[in-house]
Amino acid sequence: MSHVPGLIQSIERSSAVLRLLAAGRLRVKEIADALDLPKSTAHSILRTLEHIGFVEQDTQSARYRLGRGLLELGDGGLDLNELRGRALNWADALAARSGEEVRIGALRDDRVVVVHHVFRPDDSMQSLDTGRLLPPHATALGHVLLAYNAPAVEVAVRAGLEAYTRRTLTSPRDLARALGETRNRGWSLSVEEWEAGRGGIAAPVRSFGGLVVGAIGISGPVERLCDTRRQARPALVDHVTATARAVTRDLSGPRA
Amino acid sequence: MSHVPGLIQSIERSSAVLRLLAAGRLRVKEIADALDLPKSTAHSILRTLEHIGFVEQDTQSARYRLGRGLLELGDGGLDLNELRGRALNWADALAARSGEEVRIGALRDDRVVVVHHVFRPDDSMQSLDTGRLLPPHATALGHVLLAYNAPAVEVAVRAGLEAYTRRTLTSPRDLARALGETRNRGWSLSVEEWEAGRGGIAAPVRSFGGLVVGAIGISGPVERLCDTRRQARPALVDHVTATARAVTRDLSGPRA
DNA sequence: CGGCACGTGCGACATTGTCGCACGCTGACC
DNA sequence: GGTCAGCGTGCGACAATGTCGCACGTGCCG
Repeated sequence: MSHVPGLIQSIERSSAVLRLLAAGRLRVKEIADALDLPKSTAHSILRTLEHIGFVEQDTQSARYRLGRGLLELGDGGLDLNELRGRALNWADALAARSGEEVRIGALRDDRVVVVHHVFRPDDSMQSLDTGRLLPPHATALGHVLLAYNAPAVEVAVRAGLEAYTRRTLTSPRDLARALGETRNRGWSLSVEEWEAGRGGIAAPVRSFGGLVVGAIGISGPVERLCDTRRQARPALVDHVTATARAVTRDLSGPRA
Repeated sequence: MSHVPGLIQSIERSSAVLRLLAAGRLRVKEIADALDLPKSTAHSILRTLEHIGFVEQDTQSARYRLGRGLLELGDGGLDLNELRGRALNWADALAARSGEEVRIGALRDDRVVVVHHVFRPDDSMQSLDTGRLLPPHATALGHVLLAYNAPAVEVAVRAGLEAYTRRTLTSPRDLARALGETRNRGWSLSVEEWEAGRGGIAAPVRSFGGLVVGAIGISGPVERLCDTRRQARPALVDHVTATARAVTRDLSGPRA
């Protein structure tokens, strides 16, 4: 079939599927016939579109229809409950392995909202942070979330980069450089930007297609997170990034 | 990156792009960074999404935003003016080569609307059909449009398959079989289903991803369209299908 | 006026999507 | 109630396809 080179065939086809489904509920065969595709190919496209929530399948008639994900494009996107649900188990394991407290965060408006919090194993003198709002520019979680979300950076900068300690990044340029490093490494390190003597290590949690929807990280005294040269301890970084990948896999896996 | 096998990567990625753009206008670089993709890949996805109308590019800032095509999923889709515009030149050439009158049609509600009409070269005693509504189940144009649009078939059947001649297909089963043949061949032949002594040959005009958006065909006396065994003359079929492919290519090409 | 960073395009490679085939299953017709 | 046709689904091999590195031209900022 005539196909314009330089354009991605499967995306064109999926848009055709969506336009077809806009007209009404259809069976796999009908879609395949309408687009002159083998059943397998049409089914593969439908499976993918279903996975990302753009189409849904009627459990009774086996017909496909447009999904809620299309409408949510105007809204927020993934809801936070799902993120928390998927991350629960992994967060406990991370706390056990790293020996530090664990937080899971997501971006809401211009703040980092803590959707889950696990205490440090051997220390019960901590306050539950779940639901609390943190400043994106001064925390490891925030750095990760900002690094993969350009509009949020603008908002944060316009809101003013408030200084909490001497090391808080208050200049837009410093912040941009830190976010660039974060992207390059795939994880963030924040040292005494929020509270003196404390720091954090965090990594991104991704959804379909690599979209960053949250962050997971540990926090604790600088001397436990870093070596004498203020570099993050590799073992801890590995634990954090491995956990983030695990949650990502979980999130991209079986649909709720 | 962790990627679930059996699902189509590029579609997942494009949905991530759309979700990102839902948050605000973004530059290519920002999207690439957010999804950890090379600029080229992000640009390729964006180019495709722009082509199908799901995203648009701000001519000034070069930023990308969500396009109107997403909203039009609820509407009709391609508007008929564009179809007519693209088909104009080709229709004249088809009339010249085939020596018959040419019609271009599209489906509106449960009827075939004639969006363009070219008279037969050597015969001026004809009425202009542009804008007229034809029955889908009794015309070559209609057969093509129904063959690739299952919901429309249901509607047509429910509306009742009115008989215009002795050969009109009035049984849902006969109609379904005729549509199946049409799909297999890629073109339709209608003989005396609408007017005695006359018939038509038509082929589908497709848009992005193979979606059928219209049909183009010729009509005339049966003895000129068919041989003695009432089979369509191959030369005429070639002219019609070649023209349909040309319009398809034109439609998938430069965006208005 | 120089330098940087961005959007864009091309080409080669290797990954990826496509397609043919087969399995169970449901529903219809006899 | 039995049989058969048609559907949705899944797997595997192949080749077409999407991806990625690189380079060009351009506009903005310094």
